[in-house]
Amino acid sequence: MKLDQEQGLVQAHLQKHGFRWTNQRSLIVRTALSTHEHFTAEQLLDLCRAQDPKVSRATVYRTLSVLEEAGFVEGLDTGDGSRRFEHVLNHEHHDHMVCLHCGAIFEFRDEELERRQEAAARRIGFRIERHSLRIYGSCRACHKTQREA
Amino acid sequence: MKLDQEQGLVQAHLQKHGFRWTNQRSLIVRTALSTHEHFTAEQLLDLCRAQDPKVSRATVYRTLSVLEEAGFVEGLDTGDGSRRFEHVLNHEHHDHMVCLHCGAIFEFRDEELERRQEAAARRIGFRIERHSLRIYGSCRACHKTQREA
DNA sequence: GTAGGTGCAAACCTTTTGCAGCATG
DNA sequence: CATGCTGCAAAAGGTTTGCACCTAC
Repeated sequence: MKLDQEQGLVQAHLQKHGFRWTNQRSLIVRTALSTHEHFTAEQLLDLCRAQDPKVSRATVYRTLSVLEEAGFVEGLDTGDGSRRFEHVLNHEHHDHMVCLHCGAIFEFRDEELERRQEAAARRIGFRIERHSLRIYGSCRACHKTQREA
Repeated sequence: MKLDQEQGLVQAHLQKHGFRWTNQRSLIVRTALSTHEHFTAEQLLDLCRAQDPKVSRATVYRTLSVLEEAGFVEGLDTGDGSRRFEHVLNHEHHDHMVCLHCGAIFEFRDEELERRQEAAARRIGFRIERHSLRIYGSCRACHKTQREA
């Protein structure tokens, strides 16, 4: 799926739900969609400001929260104080391993994990809206380095 | 295991690792150990201040981070801005479901989930230090209420 | 025309830190 | 008696909000 198409999808969804499609939102959405990294709000702001220096921090936060609510973007707590985001358009759900030494984030997916979570929720009558599995530790590169040091 | 015993364990560990055992730490540890809820730093501070009004916020934070490092306490991000803690003495590891409507936290445990996480990490040479699985959604009581409303 | 969105700056909230004095080992 | 700990208050860092102005629909 191309960027324009993806952006069109977001625009259509927002407009259908009574949100306006402003230049700022267009810029922020386009920027978020073309970033295949896990970005912080501040990083997204910087990227947007490279295009248009007068985008405000508040607008980036407000737009992120609209996008998150609409399900186009997911936030993940990395435990370092600030949240990171990733867009989930054209991305299947996955979980994360966070290296505590170099900050690298690895994605993985396991169907059985997903199924067992659903089963556990069903057992207590809990309805899942989303979930977040993060594994913390050290990546191969980092413990290799430690061993050499 | 009784509270005194548990506290003794913490004291022994900290002293062995060069930390001092002060009145404040004793109070904070005892309070944290006797709280079987998921508490925030602020709540723990309040509980401690009920015993001794001059305990400082900084000391609570500093002690929590010592306890976390030592593995007596685990922090979990609830996504609401502040971390929650729970002591893990005499508690086996478990994961959490967080109700987004009433804030209730449900604990569950699934051996197979643990095993598959380890397997996924092993595949990419990642060494796990800890992990956090949180499932967000609505608990049975909350969606029952919604349906009635 | 009128909701809703934006920019700015200030407010907020949680957590961390600098520092002078204090208490533990 | 040295080092680590505490309390205080201020700072830091991320996020939210009040308000006057602006703009998409």
